[in-house]
Amino acid sequence: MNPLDDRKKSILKAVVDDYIETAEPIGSVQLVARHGLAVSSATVRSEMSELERLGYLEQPHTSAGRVPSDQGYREYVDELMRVDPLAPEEERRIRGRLDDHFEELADALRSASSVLSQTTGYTSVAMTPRLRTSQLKQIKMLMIEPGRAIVVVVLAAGIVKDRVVRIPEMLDAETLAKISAAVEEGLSGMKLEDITLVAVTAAGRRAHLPDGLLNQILYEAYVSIKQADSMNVYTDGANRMLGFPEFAAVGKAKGFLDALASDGLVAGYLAETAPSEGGTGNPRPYMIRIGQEIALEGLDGCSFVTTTCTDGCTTLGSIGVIGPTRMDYAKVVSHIGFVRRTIDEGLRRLIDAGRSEEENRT
Amino acid sequence: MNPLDDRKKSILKAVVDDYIETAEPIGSVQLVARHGLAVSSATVRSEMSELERLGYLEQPHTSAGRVPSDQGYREYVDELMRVDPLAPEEERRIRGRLDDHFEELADALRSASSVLSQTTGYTSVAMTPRLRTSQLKQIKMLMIEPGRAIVVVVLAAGIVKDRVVRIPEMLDAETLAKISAAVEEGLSGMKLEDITLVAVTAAGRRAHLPDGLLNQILYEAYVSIKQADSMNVYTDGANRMLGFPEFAAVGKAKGFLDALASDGLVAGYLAETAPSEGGTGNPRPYMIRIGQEIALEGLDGCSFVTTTCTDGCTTLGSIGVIGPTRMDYAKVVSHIGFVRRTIDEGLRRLIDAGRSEEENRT
DNA sequence: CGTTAGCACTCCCGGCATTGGAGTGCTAAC
DNA sequence: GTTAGCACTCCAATGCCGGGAGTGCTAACG
Repeated sequence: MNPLDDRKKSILKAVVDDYIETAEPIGSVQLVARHGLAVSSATVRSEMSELERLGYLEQPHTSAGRVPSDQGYREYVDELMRVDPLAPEEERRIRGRLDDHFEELADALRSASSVLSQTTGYTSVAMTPRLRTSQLKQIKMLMIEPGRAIVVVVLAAGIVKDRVVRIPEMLDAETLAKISAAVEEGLSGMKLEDITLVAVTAAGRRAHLPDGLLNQILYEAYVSIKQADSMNVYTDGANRMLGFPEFAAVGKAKGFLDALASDGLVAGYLAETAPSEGGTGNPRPYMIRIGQEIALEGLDGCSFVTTTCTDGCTTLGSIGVIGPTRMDYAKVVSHIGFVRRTIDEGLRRLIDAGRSEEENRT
Repeated sequence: MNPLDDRKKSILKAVVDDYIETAEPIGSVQLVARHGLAVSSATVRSEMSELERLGYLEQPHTSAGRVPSDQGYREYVDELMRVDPLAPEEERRIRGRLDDHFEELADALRSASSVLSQTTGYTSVAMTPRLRTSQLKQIKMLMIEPGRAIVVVVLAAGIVKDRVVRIPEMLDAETLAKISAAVEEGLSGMKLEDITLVAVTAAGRRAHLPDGLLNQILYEAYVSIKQADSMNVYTDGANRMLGFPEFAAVGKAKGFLDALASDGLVAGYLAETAPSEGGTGNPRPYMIRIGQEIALEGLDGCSFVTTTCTDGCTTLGSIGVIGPTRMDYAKVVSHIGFVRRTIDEGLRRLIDAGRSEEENRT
C-alpha cells in the first residue's frame, strides 16, 4: 500500500532531518555529502524528483533544493522518525524544573507548559478541560467577613476551584454554613452539566431560610459551579517562535501572535480535535497536526504536538507544543511524553487522596 | 529657565504630533503644509536646526527630516501635549468592558490591563503590589477532604489569597479549625513582613495539640502567608507592538517579547521606579518613562506610562502601558487615568466592606 | 533684524542589470 | 539501474543610477 521503497524512505528521512536542522531547501549534492550516501547525487536527484511527483517533497521554485511537504512530514512522523527516550540527565533536569508538588490542576498544567516551552524551545499551550461530565463532590461557602465569602468547589477528579463572592451583609457565618451544607447535600454527586440554577435553588431551600437571604447566595453558588467548568488556557514561550527564520517577516510573526492572543481560538481548536485522536486507530498517546491540517488563520506553517493528561479515565487537561512545521518532532514527542507521564503521576497522587476519602466514608 | 520661546514650542509640538502619527521623519515643508503655519519653511528650518542644537530633535542622517529626541518627548509630555478627557461614549465603552464587579484584586488588575491594551492599542502591564507592610487580618484553613485543605489569607486592604495544601490524613475538620483559629488569633494585626515561621509556630502552639500534627500545617500556613506577599504580573497585547513600524525588524520584535517574557524584569523595574514618582515634585498621578530612561535590554525605543491604584493610603497595584517612544501619550494618559479611577472606585467599595466590619467589631 | 526665496548639496530608496552559486533535468555512457 | 557531464534556470547579492525629499547657506526684502 505504501508506495515508498526503502531507499526513498531513507532519502525522505534524510531530507526532513536536514531541513529541520537548516531550514534551507535541500539539494542532492549536499544530501549525499552530509549523509555519506552510497549512491551518487544524480540518483538522489531522480529519487527526489520521484518523491516530489508522489507529493512528499516540494520545490520552492525550479532549480532550488527540495523541501518536505505536509505529506512528507506526515510520513516522517508516522513512519520514519526515531524517537529516542530522554537521557536520564535530561529527565532529571526537567523533573527539577517541573514543580511536581502541585495541589491544583491549573498549577500543574501551567508548570508543564512553561517547562515544555523551555526545554523544547518552541511555544507551548496548556488547557484545563471542560468538566461537564465530572461530578460535584463538595461545595463550601466560607465567610471571610460580613458581606464577603469564599466559595470552594471540589470536583470528583480532585479539582478544586474557588472564588470570592459578595453576600448580604447581615448574614452570619453559621447561617452561611447551613446554606452551604444544604446545597452540598442536594447537589453532591451530580454532574456539572446537570446542575441548573433551579437545582441549586431547590437544594438551598432545604436550609429553611427566608428567600430574600437565599437567592443571592444561591445564585453565586450556581455561578461558582458553572465557573468550575470553564476552560483555562495558558501559553508560554510565544517569543521563542520569532527566532525561527520562518517568522523573519514581521507580518508572519504578528499573525502568529494574534492567533495565540485571540482567546479561545487555539483552545477551541485543540478541544475540538483532541477526542478524534483514536480516529486512525493510532495507538500513540500523542496527536500531531501538521501544517494545513490546522485550519487556523495565522498558524499556517505551524504544527501542533498535543497530548492529554488523565487520571486513567477522565481527561484532566491538554498540553501541547506549537512550532514551525519544520520542528524537531522526535524531540518534542519525547519531551511531551515525559512531561505528561510526570504530571499524570502527580495527578494520580491527587486523585488517590480523594479515593482514600471515599473509602473512609463507606 | 526653559529656553524655548513660544514659536519653538509650537514647532516642537507639531513635529512630535506629526511623528507620533506617521512614524516618518518630519520635514519643514510638510510641517508648514499640514499645520498651516504662518511662517515659511525656511524659518521652520532654522528653528528646527536650533531645536536640534538644543537637544529636542534629532536627524536620522543628514538631509533627512527631524525626529523627536527623548528630551523632545519629555518636553512634549511635560509641557506641550493637551490631554483631553475621554468622550462620554468612550468612557461608557471602557466601563462596559471593564469588569467592575470584581471581588478580587488580581481580577481587577487583569481586567484593567486587558482593557487598557485593547483601547489604547499598545501593550499593557498590571502588577499586584508587594504587601509587606500590610496587616494580616484573617487566616482560615478549611478542610476539603482528608489530606487536603484550603488556606485563605485575608489582608487588611481587603485582599484575599488562597491556596490548596496537603495536610496530615488523620487530621479532622474540627482540629484544623482549632489550629486555624489559634494561628489567626496569634497573628492577626501583624504586618506580613514581621510574620516569621517562628511567630506562626508560636501562635499555633496555643491550640495545644501534638507537635507532630502541627508542624506541617503551620509550615503550610506560613508559606501561604508569605505567598500572599508575592507579586503577580500580567501583560496583555504584546502582539499589538508588532504592528508598529519600529518593530518591522524581527530582531527588535523578539528583543521586546523576550524582555516582556523574562519574568520579573519589567515588574522589578516598575516596582523599583514607581515610588520615585514624587521626585520631581510632579503632582500628576501618572508616571512617564521615555526611551533611554528605561534602561532595560530589549525595551529601547519604548516608553512606559504607569500609574498606581490605591485605596487612599496603600498602593494596591500598578497598571501601565508600554508603547513605542512614538506613542500617543495624550491618549494613553487619559485612558490610563480613567481606568485607574474606575478601579479605585471598585477597590474603595471592597475596602469599605472591610471597614464596616471593623466597626461592627468595636 | 527677522524672514524668506532660491539654490546647491546630501542622502536614502527603489528599480535595474549583472554575476555567481547552487541546483535541476536530461542524455549518453558504463 | 546508476552515474558523469552539461546546459539551463533561478535566486540572492552586488553595484549603479536617478528621483525625491530635505537641509543649510546666502542674498535680498520689508
